[in-house]
Amino acid sequence: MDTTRLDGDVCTVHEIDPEAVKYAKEHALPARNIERLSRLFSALSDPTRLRILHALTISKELCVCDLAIVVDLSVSAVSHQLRLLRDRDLVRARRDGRMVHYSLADEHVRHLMDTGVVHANEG
Amino acid sequence: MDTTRLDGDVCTVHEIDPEAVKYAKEHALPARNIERLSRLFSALSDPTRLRILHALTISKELCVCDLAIVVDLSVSAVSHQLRLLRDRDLVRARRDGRMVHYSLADEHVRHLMDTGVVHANEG
DNA sequence: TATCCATGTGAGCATTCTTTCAGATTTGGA
DNA sequence: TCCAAATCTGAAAGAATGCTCACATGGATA
Repeated sequence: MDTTRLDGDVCTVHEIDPEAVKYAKEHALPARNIERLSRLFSALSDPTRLRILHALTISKELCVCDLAIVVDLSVSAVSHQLRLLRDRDLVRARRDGRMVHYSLADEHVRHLMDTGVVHANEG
Repeated sequence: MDTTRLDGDVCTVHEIDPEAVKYAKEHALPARNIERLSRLFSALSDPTRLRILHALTISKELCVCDLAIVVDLSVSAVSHQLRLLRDRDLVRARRDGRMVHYSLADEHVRHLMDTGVVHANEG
């Protein structure tokens, strides 16, 4: 694994603070963790999905149709987003007849949103 | 503000659970909060930015050039991302001569990342 | 079986994002 | 002043994203 880039847009000679660079490189998160983190935060980065998740934090369970009404979007749009949230393990689906009820997968999601809210409302 | 959509892709008749829908709508987060949350998580949703932020959690301060080496991308790419992180108040810049040292804006960022890591590594 | 209804899915379009490239800006020093 | 170094910036290409539309699927009921 090479550490220096070949093209000309990088520090011309070498690092400014080799110690810090070395330390940061050695303690960097593994690619897989970065990937997981990225996918998690990506799932939380869309207004529609945030509204869906928030609705599920206050109403324990909601079907696709009701969620569509709450967020005021087409059922199809909501279904697409729910699939993404399901794939990322943020929500869980419970089938009941021809309806599917969605709920938060676990308390981590709620905690993440709460933490985010705290940060976002301090600027 | 009307609550029912006019096109044909929504629940044909009316809500399945009107109580839950009403409750979720009344307690929905204001648009401004959703917007802020979305922008915050968006900032955390990109692998490059996550690696930059993580580097800053372990090395208190790093200049653009060193950050570029750590994440193995062009200085320009890193500079673009740093601008975004600065605009979103996730990092802070300190000028020192012709160099600019970046650091985390506050402890919230670290906490958010930690929370994310915990969640992401439990699947 | 036939039909309806809630949900799931694929294609397509418009928009946004991330990076590269080329060049501008700012600072320090000869 | 003049140049080099570190950073910033705008434009543009390629990828990714979110929605709509049309249709498929699966379960309930007649």
